[in-house]
Formats: sequence, structure tokens, C-alpha cells
Amino acid sequence: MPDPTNPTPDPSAATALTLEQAKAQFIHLWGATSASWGINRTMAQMHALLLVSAEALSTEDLMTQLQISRGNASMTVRELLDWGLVYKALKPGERREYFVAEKDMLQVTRCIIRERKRRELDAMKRSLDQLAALPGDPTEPGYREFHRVLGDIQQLADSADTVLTGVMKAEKTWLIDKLLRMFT
Amino acid sequence: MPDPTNPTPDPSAATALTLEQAKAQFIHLWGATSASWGINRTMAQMHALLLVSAEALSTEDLMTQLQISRGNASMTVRELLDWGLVYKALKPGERREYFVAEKDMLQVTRCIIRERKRRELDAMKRSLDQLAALPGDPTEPGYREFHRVLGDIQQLADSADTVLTGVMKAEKTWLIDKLLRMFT
DNA sequence: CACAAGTTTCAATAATTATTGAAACTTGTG
DNA sequence: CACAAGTTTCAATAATTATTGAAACTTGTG
Repeated sequence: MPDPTNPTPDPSAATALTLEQAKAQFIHLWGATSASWGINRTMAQMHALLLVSAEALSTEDLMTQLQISRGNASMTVRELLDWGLVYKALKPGERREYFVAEKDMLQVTRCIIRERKRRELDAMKRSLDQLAALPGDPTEPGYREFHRVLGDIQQLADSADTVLTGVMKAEKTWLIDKLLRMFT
Repeated sequence: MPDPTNPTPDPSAATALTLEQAKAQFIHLWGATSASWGINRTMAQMHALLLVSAEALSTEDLMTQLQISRGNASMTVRELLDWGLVYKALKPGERREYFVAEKDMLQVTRCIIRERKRRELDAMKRSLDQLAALPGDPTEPGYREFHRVLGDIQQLADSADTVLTGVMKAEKTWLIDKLLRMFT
């Protein structure tokens, strides 16, 4: 929806980006960053698009703006809903579903920590506990050494768990305050 | 090298895992976990293998124990050296290179944070700064909103940077102490 | 309950990423 | 400096992961 009250670009800003261009760059950047994070590109791009969109978007809008198929758009928006990063926004009198992003970045961080902790850290802890509990032969040479490594890793995982759980529960000001005071 | 002083399995521990089996399970677990972490499976498995090996291993050993090609073994061990997770251990009078893992898990954590921060967080911060600095047209509707989102993300990235840098520098006892006291 | 509007599923396919293995290279030694 | 032992590179290929798009399904409405 280009604003008709501002149709001609300001000549003094010939090299200035339109908002649309800047948003496109942001979407691209967010998508690229996500790759190293184990989150897939489409999901990250869709999140970025919704983050910088003032209005709620429909599946149709997501498809056309990101140039992806209907199936992909549907699956990905569902996943964002699962993560809690995006909400449904039903428009009165409309059949179609619209979506808006959670814009509070601390809240976004919490959602991401919660999901990734659940999928990765918790899963790893379960496997480690299971492995450590298996009966072994303590007289084998190297048995103690192996269990020491295992124990160290478990301890590390527990610390990470405690810290992440704390971050999730913490209040914004308190958190930033404490952490920054601690390390700066 | 199976210990010849302990050739027959203890019958009372018929279901006990041999150390070798337990190690194999750990290697498998570590490899699977890494997948969700953007680290590749072979690298994680090799790291796990070296972590639980009492002696230094050669490229040859890595190849046969992990069932991977020479090329893969060579590339991957180089990458582990780059990350600082593994050291060369030259045996006197031997041409062949041997490798041992850093076994102090806090040190391991530091290496991983350092590398991932460099590749991911620092890269993202650079892109964000660049995007925020681009000239735009402040009269466009939505301009302020867009830059607010950008600013929020930058602030978050800065906080993460500060915290991670702190963790890397911190002493073990101090760190565990502080963090755990803070959140428990 | 038939229809239209919209959504989801999933097998086929495309895109990406990891691995192989043979050839080229390096390095220490007689 | 020729050779042997070992290492690295990289084009070809395999394995994995993401995406498409058409068919099946769902849901609200006259």
C-alpha cells in the first residue's frame, strides 16, 4: 500500500532507500542469519516480514511477498504460531485469517529460548541421563575417565538449563540490569 | 587396545555395556545433538570420539573408527583444530600426526562460544549496523516503526554480545557461582 | 446440505549440504 | 634430489532438507 500523499521521491534524497527496500533488505538479512541457527530460511524471512509489517498479513500476502508456494506459506505460518512468535488476527466479517508478529523483542527472545531449549537442551539431557545410567563394568580401564567426561557434560547442561530458565522468567529491566552490571 | 588382564566378561554383569559400546553410544548422541546446532555430524562425532579417547588418535584411527573417508577425516580434524577444540600431539620419532581433545569442558564451552559468536552474532551485528545507517526518508509512514524494530534488535544483539564476552573471560568458579546464585 | 472460500497434506522434485576418493601436493630422510 | 609416508584439495556424487502444487479436506453461509 504505497501512500498516495507522498508519490514523488524527494530529490535531495536521491540515494535514500524507500522503506520497502529497507524492509526487503532486513528480510534478506534475517533469513541469512537464521541459516546458521538451525531455523529454516523461509521461517526466518516470514518472521522478519511480519515483524516489520504494520498491518496483519494473510497467507495470500505472505505467499506473494515472499514468493513462496501456498503449501510452504501455510506450513511455515503454522510453525511460527507454534513457536508463539506470531498471532492470528481475525478481521471482522472476513473469512480469511490474518497474522501479526509479536513485536516485543524480549518476548520474542523468550519464545525462541523456550522452543530451542525444549528441542535441544532438554533432549540432550535426557539422552545423557540415560547413557550415564546404563550399567557398565567399573573395573574396565578408562571407565572412570569416561564417566568423568559424561558427568562434566551433564553439569554443564544443568548450568545452561538453570540460566536459560532464569532468563525466560526474568523481567526485562531486572534482566538487562543484572546481566550488564555483571559483565561490564 | 583391549586390556588382556580382563579378557572374560563378568557373568554377574551380563547386561552391562562394555566401555566401547558406551563410547559408541556417546559418539552417536553427540553427533545427533549437533545437528540442531548447525555443526555438522562428522565434526561432532569426531569431537566426541577424541573426548572419550584416553590416547591421541591419528587420522588413520579417526577414519577407521568413524568409518569416514580420508578426505573427510582430514578436513574435519583441521576444522576442530581451527576451533581450538583439538590439539596436535606429535609422537617422538613418528611422522604421523596424532590428535587429542581439549578435555576441560569449560574451556570447550569457551571455544564454542568464541567461534559461534564470531561467525553468527558479530556477522549479524555488522549487517544490522549497515542497514540502520542507510539513508532513508523519515517522512515515509512507518519509517519510525521500522527503525524502532531495528533498534530493539540491535540492543538485544549488544546485550547478547556483552554477556557472551563476559562468559568467555570469566573464571570457572566465579561464573558458575554468579550465574547459579542469580537464577536459583 | 451444496457450494465457495480458504487451508492443509504429502508425494514428487528441487536445492542445498556433506562425503568420497583419486590426484596433487608436502615434508622428512637416506 | 628421489623416494616414501603422509596430507590436502576438489570435482563428482550421495545424502539430506526444503519446496512445490495438486488433491483432499474444512468451515461458514445461503
